Amino acid sequence: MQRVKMADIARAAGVSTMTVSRALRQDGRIAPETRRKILRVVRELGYVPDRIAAGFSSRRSGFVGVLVPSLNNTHFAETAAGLQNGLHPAGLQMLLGYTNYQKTQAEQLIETMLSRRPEAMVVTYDDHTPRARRMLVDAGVPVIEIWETPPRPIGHVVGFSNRQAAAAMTQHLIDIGRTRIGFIGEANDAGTRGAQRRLGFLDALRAAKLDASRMLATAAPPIGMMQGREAMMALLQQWPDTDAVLCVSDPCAYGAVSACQLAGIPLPDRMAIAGFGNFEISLCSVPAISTVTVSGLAIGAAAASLIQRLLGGDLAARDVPPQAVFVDVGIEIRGSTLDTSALTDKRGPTRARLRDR
Amino acid sequence: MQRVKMADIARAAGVSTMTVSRALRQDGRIAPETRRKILRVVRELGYVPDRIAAGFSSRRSGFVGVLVPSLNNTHFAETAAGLQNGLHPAGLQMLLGYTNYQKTQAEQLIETMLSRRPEAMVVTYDDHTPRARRMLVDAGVPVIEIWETPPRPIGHVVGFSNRQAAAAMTQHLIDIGRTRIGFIGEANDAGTRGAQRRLGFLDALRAAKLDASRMLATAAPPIGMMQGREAMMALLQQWPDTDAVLCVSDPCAYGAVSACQLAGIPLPDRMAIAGFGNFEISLCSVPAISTVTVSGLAIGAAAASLIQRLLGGDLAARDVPPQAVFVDVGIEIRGSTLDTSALTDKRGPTRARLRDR
DNA sequence: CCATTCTGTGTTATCGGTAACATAACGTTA
DNA sequence: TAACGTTATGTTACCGATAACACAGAATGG
Repeated sequence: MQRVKMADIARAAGVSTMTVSRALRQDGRIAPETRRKILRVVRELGYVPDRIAAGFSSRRSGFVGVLVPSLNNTHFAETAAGLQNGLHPAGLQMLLGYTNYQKTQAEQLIETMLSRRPEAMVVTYDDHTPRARRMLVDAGVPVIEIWETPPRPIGHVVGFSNRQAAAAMTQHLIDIGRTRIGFIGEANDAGTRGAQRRLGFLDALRAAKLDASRMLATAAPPIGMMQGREAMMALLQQWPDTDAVLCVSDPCAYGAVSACQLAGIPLPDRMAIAGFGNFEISLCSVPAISTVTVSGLAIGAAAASLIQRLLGGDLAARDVPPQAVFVDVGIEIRGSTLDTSALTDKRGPTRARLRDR
Repeated sequence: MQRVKMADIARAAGVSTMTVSRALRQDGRIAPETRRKILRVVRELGYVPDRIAAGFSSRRSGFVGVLVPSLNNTHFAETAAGLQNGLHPAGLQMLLGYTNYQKTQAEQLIETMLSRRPEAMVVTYDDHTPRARRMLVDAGVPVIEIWETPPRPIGHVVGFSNRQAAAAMTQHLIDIGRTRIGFIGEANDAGTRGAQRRLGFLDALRAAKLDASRMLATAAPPIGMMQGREAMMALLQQWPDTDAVLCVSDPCAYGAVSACQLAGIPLPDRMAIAGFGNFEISLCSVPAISTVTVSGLAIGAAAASLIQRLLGGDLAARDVPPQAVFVDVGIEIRGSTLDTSALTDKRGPTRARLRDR
């Protein structure tokens, strides 16, 4: 049983394949009646055009390669969703791969993806291997790095400064009167977003001339809730007088909250805890956890719209200078970091906007 | 600047393109020395084979289409991870799409994917539209439904019975002496996994001749923590004497736990809460939440290995009778449903295995 | 009323690989 | 040593669509 192909449609409709091709792409000029006839035959025979052959012929694969560290993470899942939403209507399909936070796997995936001749590549910022970087550059297609603003971008950028955002959140902890502030982060975080957040934390502490020694690295990324809990316990043991902690992510922060709950340490009175990423858990935790809000959906959508702009203009597009799109980041203050120093009123959650750059 | 193609390699190495093709695929017999020479040229010129052209020619796209309802869900993220892990080494690439729990979107995505001529399709069980179903059948490639055992399978199946698993968990609630048991589920759940879990809940209650009226439907899937919290509050208002609740998923269950926390209802003494899925939060919650454990990774891996088997045997494979692979499901008992009726010892978490079918 | 543009459609070549078959050089066996 | 199999490589013909060009007939304009 052979699959229906365009030639079959052409024969059945009494036209040439070229006419069928045009009818299906609302491309050139086609007599409305001819198109109707062709579309009817297409429906009757259940014809699905072969995009592989089409791409091969037109030298436009219709693919966009997307690389994320993990799928099991709201941030990247939302980013992928935003990308799919933006790309699908434009006839582009996402080729999604996850690296599991491993550079060698990223390198392999980049090669696999490039062998599909994508029209653009979207990669989550990370220190790529030299070979990976070279492949991306040599691919001759737009490359978009997301989720950070790299010091040495490969091409375009859609992101924000994790460092600045973490510094702003740390400043908030300082503002509510905390002075013995710790940080729970990831081990081996060189070149990652987590490292940028750690640096932002240190920036703020140093600017305030506070002690910056309460740093705890748990495991290699990604770290989860249980790592956050264990780290918090270790931190409490080593520095029992700690009065605030910034965590590299919300799940980690929730783990820290649960550690306090188990240890009978009241939040936010004796301990303030802040996270990063506005995951669902930070809102539903009791108390709710203050967090840095970034929209993965927005990043994905911005990347998708940038891609459309880059691929849209038939020519010249190749030499658009690298764009940098900055997405909004916010500091969401919740119950876990309420100001109890004044001991006046328990204000509800307030919201501060941090404009990036 | 033209991209390097196989003919360039052939010319540079002084052989024919066919020889290059063979050398790159460790296909037929090639003199070791010739291969070495070719591979060297490939490296020097940074050649990346065009899989689109290759697939076009060999009529093997190397794609496997995968459809999940959502990426932002541990279950499906892990499934995708398991699939990628299993497929990548076999030279297959996953084309991932998410439907956002919408049948029309699923239908569109199926068409998009089929236009890439995948060698197999993996779809998360859901009542598909008739057209979607027909397209899948007509595609002439293996179709694998995952995450349930459908009443009327399209082709192969890798899953388990959500209904039986939910019934087993409900039985556990009965076993610890609860009699006024509620269920928090999703609205408009026709044909979904959530509905199967609801039915399993009812099965167990009816078998035990218990009242089965405490049913609450919140919103359309997917429902999250906050919906769980609100539903729990509503349930407490409507049936204040409820002593146990089964939730359609862990995030929802955590929301219910948080509601109790806010309302000052002690767990598990006055209220037992159980979830589904073994999400991270169920382990880290205080108290930890009893849950049904299913490994998305295992389902993805099983599907990948089934695909390899189906595509491996050069011929005959087309007519393998539909396979049904059942994955293990477990009931993990944790602090949220400890048996307090005996009031003897506080046992640590125990683990019961539920063999499916 | 003829030259010119515009419409709608067809023809041909091709995209970059691979399947299938062909072939040359060599070793092996009767 | 002739016949034959083996091994390494080359030749040819596609896979299913589209780009680029060709072209007939209708519409338009001076």
